[in-house]
Amino acid sequence: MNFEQIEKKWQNYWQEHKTFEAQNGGEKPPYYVLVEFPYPSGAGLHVGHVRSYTAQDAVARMKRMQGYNVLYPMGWDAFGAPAEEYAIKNHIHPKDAVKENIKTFKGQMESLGFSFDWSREFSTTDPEYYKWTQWQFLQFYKHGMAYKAKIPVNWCPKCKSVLSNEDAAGGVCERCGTEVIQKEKSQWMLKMASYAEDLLDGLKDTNFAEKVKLGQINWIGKSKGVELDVDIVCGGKFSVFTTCIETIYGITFFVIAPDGKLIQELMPRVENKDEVMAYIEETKKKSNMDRTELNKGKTGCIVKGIEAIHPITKKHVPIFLGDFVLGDYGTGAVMAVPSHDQRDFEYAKEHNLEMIQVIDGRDTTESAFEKQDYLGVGCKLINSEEFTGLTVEEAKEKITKKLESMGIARVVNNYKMRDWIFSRQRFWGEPIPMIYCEKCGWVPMDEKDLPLLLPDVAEYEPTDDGESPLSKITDWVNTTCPCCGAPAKRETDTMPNWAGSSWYFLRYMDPHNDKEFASMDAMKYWNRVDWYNGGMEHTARHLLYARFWVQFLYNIGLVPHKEMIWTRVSHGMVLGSDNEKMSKSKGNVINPDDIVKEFSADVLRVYEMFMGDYQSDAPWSTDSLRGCKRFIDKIIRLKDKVVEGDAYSKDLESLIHKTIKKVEHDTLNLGYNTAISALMILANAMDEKESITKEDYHVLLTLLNPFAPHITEELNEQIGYSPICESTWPTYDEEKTIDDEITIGIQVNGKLRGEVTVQKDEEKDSILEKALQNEKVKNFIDGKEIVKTIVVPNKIVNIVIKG
RNA sequence: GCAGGUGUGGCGAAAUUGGUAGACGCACUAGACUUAGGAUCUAGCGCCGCAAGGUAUAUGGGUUCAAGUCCCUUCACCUGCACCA
Repeated sequence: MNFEQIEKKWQNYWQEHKTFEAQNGGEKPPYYVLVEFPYPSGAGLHVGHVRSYTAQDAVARMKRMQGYNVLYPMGWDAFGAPAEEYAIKNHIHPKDAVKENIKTFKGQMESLGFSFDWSREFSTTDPEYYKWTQWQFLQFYKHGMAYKAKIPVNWCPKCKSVLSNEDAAGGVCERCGTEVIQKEKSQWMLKMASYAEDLLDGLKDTNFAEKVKLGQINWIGKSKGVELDVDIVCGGKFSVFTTCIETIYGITFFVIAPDGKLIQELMPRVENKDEVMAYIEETKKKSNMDRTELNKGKTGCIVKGIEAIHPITKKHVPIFLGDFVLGDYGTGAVMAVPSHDQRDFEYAKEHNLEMIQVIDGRDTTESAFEKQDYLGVGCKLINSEEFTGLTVEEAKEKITKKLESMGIARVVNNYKMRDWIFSRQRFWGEPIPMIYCEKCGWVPMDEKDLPLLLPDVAEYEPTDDGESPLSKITDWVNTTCPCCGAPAKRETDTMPNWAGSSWYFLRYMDPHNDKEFASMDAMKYWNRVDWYNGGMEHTARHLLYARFWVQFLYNIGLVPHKEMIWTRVSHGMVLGSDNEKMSKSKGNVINPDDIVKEFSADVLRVYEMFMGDYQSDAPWSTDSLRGCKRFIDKIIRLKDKVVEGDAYSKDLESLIHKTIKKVEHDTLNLGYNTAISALMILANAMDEKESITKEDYHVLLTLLNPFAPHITEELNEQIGYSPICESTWPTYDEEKTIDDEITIGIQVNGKLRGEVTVQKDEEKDSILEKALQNEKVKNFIDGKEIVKTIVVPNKIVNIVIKG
């Protein structure tokens, strides 16, 4: 067999017959299968891509055969830093690099026979596409959802580059090892935090996997609590957020964030300025993770000259700086109750501070007695004046009421999710279509002037001050104000990579529309994405950004549903054979091209589906791959056993019906590995026979076709059938999937001692009688007293004996 | 730190509602065929044991006639954490 030739032949057939092109409309019900579009890096297609594309391809191919109008599109998420860095290094335009990479990726995908509708292909870097990304940004702006704010960023003074937290891990630049500093920059923000409640609520209208929903919920991070005002001795006040107001009498100090606004406001009154300033500087070097890690000790310093007044007892309480309090979460200040919060406890130990236990239940000299331990178990308050003796739950409510009536506290929901920082100081992104005019301030571009194209230059040396490389291209920057016509300057920041990927699934529904990003008719026809697959690493952020983007479009009437994605599933990674993430440096990378060349596309596809649980990581094994090659070889050899016959062989009929049922069910429930194993079992059964009918063989090929589309089409053609891709999926008869005789186990005292063959749904008494006559069982029960018998028809017999 | 996930043979893994643990595949062992074998076929294959049998799903406990599955405990590993995509 010449696999390469067969693969080309059928790939050409599909292309010529436009087999996989979806039409907007028609009789068939629509079904939209989506897989995350890749970032076309220089490394080419990864075997991890092959795993998810094959899985979704199997679903798409099966659904087509089942009579659906299937949309299975593919495109390119091609803006971003790697392409830009590559371009700088090689003095070429990133668009040329991207073009090359897309060509490679597309060729690789075609060689694997994915049933993508290539007529809908686009890249986020196409001006026809990013025109609409820019247009949508303008809608955010016009609806008050975009604003500018000063935000600290990681800055490497040597590379003169803004770094991600990842690239700045450990406080040093990943590339050059220079110490990273925090630098304030004015950035565009999208008001995503204001959608927190809607994004939680919208999950009800989705069918996301439970763990995906949890990921979203945790990222949003809602917590209900109380915001409490605290007066400062000699004037002024600040607020703290707490979820444990019941511990208010246990406050012995307050901690405020070194990176927050509050300390800056208080600074003029601080007596130990040098110490405080030094601590703030020190904090700037640490990441949030370093700061909040529990076992690293609690650093900090006292703020001298300023004391707080306890809101109820009116006692004077000291104020400290501590880097475990974050400036951008809650109010940037916390009330410290060392007896009932472990972080406060450690801080108090470190700085020799007082502790007051206010909830009874256990000793607090060694560690804090925290809410997860005292809530819901009836613990009562102590040392809390009029609230002493109340349960924690009662106290929570009554203390809140009292503080509210005093006018110094409010019940609030707090969210971890912050507004979306939408600016990047990069060249290779969608330019933000805003213009700054000395007179008019920030003015949006006229929509009819979109797209705002990136300039066609080949040098983007980094700037000295962290501004976007675009800022140096003066021809491009200088423009006129759309409002007053005076000279003005363009925004030089670009959008994050997440922008283009937040709405691409809508564009596939209507990819060539030059009047709208997608017509309402097209979106109503496809309804929503039925099944979206991507990596686990995207289930929190990308999905949240995309849902926020869509909800906004819905609220301004531009999409038909608030949630445009119905089911979301996530796949595990394909690891190297050493069980490590594949990487060049580890030398464990498998190139799909090599596998296709040596083993064929179908073998690679089948192997990646068979390798393990789809949702878990799985290490690569070339040995296992060979096993799948043997399976395909066996399928080919089976053709020699084929004889005329347009019905299933009698002795295979039941197994065939069972297999149809299982493959269908498993393919729609992420059980690709067990679907393949069911097909192996069927092939083995056929292999044991002298001959099989054409119909036997045809159904095997059809069931395997979604996974191994080339070889199955070829063999199917050789026995004289018309192409599988144009035929219908076989149906099964439920009756025929049920066996008349079943072998069940017999247990004595819960241990398996024998087995017995019984009729389907046989009477309990009759089953028991047979079981008691079983020779092996007799050995165990003879002379013993039978205390109890349990017979579960079609399942098991258990005989309980004594003595 | 916070959040999520995982733990079953030598390996990848199966196991509707609790109901014969290890399907299917890999590796391995023995044999057949063969000029040859990363080909094919036959048999074996969790561990201990000649066998009868015992024992086994990370750890320890619990519920049950019956637990990989339900409840509690301890441990180990993996992933994400907002400018990588």
